[in-house]
Amino acid sequence: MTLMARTASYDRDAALEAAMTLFWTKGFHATSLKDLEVVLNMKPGSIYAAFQSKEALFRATLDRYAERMTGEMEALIARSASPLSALQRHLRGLADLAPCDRPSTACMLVKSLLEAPQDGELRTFISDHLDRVGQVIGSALEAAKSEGELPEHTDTDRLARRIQTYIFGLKVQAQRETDTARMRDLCDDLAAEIGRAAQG
Amino acid sequence: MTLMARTASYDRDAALEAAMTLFWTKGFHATSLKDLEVVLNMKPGSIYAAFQSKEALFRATLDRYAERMTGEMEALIARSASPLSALQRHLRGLADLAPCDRPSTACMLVKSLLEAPQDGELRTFISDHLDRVGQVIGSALEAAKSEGELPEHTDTDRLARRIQTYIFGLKVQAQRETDTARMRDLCDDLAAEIGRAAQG
DNA sequence: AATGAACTTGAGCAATCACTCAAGTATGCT
DNA sequence: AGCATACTTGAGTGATTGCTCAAGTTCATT
Repeated sequence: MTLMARTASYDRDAALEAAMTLFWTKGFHATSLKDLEVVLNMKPGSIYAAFQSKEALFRATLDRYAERMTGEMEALIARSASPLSALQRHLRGLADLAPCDRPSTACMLVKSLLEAPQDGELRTFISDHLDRVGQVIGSALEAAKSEGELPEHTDTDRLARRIQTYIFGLKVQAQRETDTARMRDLCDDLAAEIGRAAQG
Repeated sequence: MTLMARTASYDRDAALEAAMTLFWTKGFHATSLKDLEVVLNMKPGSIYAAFQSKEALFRATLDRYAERMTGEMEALIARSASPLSALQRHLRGLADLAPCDRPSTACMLVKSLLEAPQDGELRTFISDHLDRVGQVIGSALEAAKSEGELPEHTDTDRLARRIQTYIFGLKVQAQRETDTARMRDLCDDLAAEIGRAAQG
């Protein structure tokens, strides 16, 4: 029987959210512990007691980000009558990535992937998360196939990889494209590609 | 009349190349001056005499990278009979990005764009370089149009943006995709998209 | 040779980095 | 109330950061 003593004063969920926002905007290397102390409103000792290290905290925020991303995507698919049109809507939605409500229009996972050392363990950690996102897309395509939206011979894994590649590219473009009309056209073009895959 | 004295002992071109390789692989923040001292074989004083600061050196390597990238692309287009198929070949070539001869399969400009502060001047510096690459693609498409490879009504700027988005996405995928066959399929798929644009 | 401009050197600057730990404080349990 | 336990605190760790500069070295010119 453990003896509970002083209760933690910080809100773990809020802290992770704040850390995620910071890492997402500034990147891992450019984020200092001083920065984290401010947004977490915690002293270094507490930070290291709660999360084991800067990198461990970073990974926790990546977990959070990935879970949210897949969650939103799954919700969008579940909400929609057609899995295929849900994916198209997701692509078109990338045109509306407001720079205000989100910390960055870039994908935190992609950003982190490119920043992480090429051969490090962190790299595979991030890549695994991206795989999981890809699997969400893949299972949506499987559902689309069984609903007759896609031809029976469709290679859903391959198509999923293509769609994820579109998302990667679009989110990079969103980082620099200021013209919203052009961004919308671009998203529409790539969304249309998915529709074309439905034909054959 | 200036009086030349001691001649510089370092090879500026080789130094820039080495710095580019380092920045490209590790990224700006993860590259320390100690790292640069080693690969440039220069002491801090010389580095700061030759290049004004770490960031100035970084920018110089970005110039070098961008010039090389556009140069290679223009050469590929010039070498080819058809501008459109040159672009397709470029996309398919992304499947063969060997991790050995190049420092990174990722695009240094994209990597740097995502690492740079959102509102900083460096960001626009990098984005301008990416614009220039986009213009190379755009003028290739213009050439394709005047040669009858593309319909007269084709919006070449828009198509150029789409192709560049493909390149962005593919180079991110190349960072994590180990299966060469799947990577090849992916590149083929996106190259085929360009061909489809030629129809209508 | 002697001169002086151009370049190299490397010790060392203040600042910051990620991180630690002993001391202090608050809380649940008896 | 009093103890034990967990959590918070923040000054301080050594290492490293980007960068400077006075002293030394090399070379074209005289």
